[in-house]
Amino acid sequence: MRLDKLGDFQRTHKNGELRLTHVGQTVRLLGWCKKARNLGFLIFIDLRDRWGVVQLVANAETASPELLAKLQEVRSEFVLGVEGVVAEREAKNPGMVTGDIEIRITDLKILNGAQTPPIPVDDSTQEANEDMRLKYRFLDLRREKLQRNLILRSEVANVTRNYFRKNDFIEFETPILTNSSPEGARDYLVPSRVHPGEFFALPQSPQLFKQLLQVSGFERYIQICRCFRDEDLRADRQPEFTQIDVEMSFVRPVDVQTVIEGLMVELTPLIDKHVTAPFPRLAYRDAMEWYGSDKPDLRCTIRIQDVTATFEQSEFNLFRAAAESHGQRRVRGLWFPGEVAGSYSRKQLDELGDVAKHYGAGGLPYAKWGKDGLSSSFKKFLDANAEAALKAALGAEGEGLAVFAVGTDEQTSKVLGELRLRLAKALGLMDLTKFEFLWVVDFPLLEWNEEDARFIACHHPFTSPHPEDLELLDTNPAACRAQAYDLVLNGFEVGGGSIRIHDAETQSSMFRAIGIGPEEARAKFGHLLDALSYGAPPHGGLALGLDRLVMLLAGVDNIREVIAFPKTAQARCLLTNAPSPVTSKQLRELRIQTTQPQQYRAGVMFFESVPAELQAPLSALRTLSMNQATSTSTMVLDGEIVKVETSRIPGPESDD
RNA sequence: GGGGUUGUAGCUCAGUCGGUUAGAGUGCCAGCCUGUCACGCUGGAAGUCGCGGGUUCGAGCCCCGUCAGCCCCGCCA
Repeated sequence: MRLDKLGDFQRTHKNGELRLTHVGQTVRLLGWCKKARNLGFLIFIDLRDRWGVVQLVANAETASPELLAKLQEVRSEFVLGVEGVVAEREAKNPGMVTGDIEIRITDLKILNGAQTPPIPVDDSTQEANEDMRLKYRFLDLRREKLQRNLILRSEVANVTRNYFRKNDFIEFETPILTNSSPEGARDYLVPSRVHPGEFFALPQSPQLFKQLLQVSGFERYIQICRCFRDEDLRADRQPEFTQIDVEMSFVRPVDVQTVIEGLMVELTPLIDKHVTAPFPRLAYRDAMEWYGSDKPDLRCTIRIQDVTATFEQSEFNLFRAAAESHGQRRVRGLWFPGEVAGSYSRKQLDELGDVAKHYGAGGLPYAKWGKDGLSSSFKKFLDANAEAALKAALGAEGEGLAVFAVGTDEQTSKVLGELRLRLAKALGLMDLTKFEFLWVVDFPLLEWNEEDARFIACHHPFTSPHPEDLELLDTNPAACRAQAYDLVLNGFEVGGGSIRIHDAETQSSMFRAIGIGPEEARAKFGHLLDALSYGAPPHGGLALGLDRLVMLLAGVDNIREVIAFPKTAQARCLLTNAPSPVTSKQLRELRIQTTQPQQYRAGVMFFESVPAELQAPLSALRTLSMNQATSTSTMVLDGEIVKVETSRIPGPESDD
């Protein structure tokens, strides 16, 4: 196939913008063949570009033989340049933005051909499996759905930059090659060639730098920055992700929150939603008590109820034991009203029980009020009085289903927090079109870590204690609240931040509380402690997860749908095959040895006569030292004397 | 680190109790077709049943191992 040159050919219009008003105009268009429909004497081509799709048409009776020959060659995803005249269609397509018109082709350039795509590029057919989509991401990204998501992402970034600029923020870039931090997630490390044995770490966030910029007096900082965490992935987590990172001087939590609320008010119109500020505030303790989660989905209004007291006199040992535990363990429950809930089948309840077990419960006690009255896994312990008391404690009326969990607050919150959402979704008790923002505030400052037998920072070690709880830091660390706040949207944590510690003394006592000694603190955070001692202003900030935010705005349930080139759940890029082995030369320069087992290839040569030296079978491998590519030895194999030649199998691109 | 699930034609999937030549839709190729837009009609090509081992007279199906995708728990200041 002969390709045409682009030459000076340029488009006069975008494909998606042509309308009846353009009829009669000669236009030049560029794009990809979305679909060619050859009806014999009539040929239609749907031409796609970034802005839309328009139909091209040619008639065999009027078109030149050269043009017809070219049109016969066009296949899906060919790159075309077209000259033609805009005409009103005989048969209009109301399902298409440009459906009133078509382009009568006068000239066609085939700028490039295309192999048959291995995955459908069309949104109308079922999409391919995700490994295929990731391997051929450049084709997958041609689909309207993904183009829409990524264009939305671009819009969100733009609105964000404009918003912060309008509010007098300064945009910074902070280092990608920085120091490993002892707290928090696992770091991605980068070896230093110049300093053998030493490593940079990729930033988990620009936390320290944005604080230092406050010490420098910039007062209002913004960065849309890439962050890296080497932890296992989820549908809403990638090893590298983007934060909208914000820091401000001389602020209270409400000041930071107000700025962020203003941004959300400007972002939601991008998807024709509107939210009003201020957003509700919910204390961490209440969030856990009512919703069993520190990121409650308020699209469901059902709350967890404490029904422990109802079982104080009960014959039901499991529940009564909790009632007698002086608050160590409690019985908590959820009430789902309605006929559908009240007629939940045994099978459905069994499935729910499996879910409860998955989240650490022993089983799922339930009470169901349906057409035939009460049915419950502990019915024999429920006389009429106990039943009435239970209904009152749950706030239950009419038909419906109640499920229970017993145990520590941590255990019951986990189970009921999950069941609340599952059942509400299954029973249609949630308005999924809503956007429910809220702030979860007053997080604990520290939490006890069993593994290390010490307290660790819930948020990060630079978070300021709540002013009312300052003295608790030394006396009762677990009870000390933090000036930390999370922005939650529809059950997702889309951002989190805090007021920071701004004096060296408080920062030192914080390090002390989490078991970082003075030497380690000096070694790891000396620059921060120094900075705090040179007139650091009170400051605080927040970071928003851009990927998650765009995911929710785009209405998709996976972060990969809003990232151009995402990684798999095993943190691998199927497009580039990263990560991959490097040459031994590269490793030598970095003074790095791997403990990965080396692979060897062994060849065997049979002798006709007995050689002088006989060695143990493994000597060939043993003598294969660092700098040798091959080694030979002799051995006895099935009574015969053989020569074994062993060679190390090099990694790809090895220069050894 | 653990659990669940998936892997069969380019793609999406079906494949019964272990039994003849592994099917469908779509895509692709060819021919026909003057108003299609998921074009239509006719015909055709197309398979390492993820990979390796085992059981069996016989394995897409059963067993063991392994690789990869997805989801979840742990983890993610």
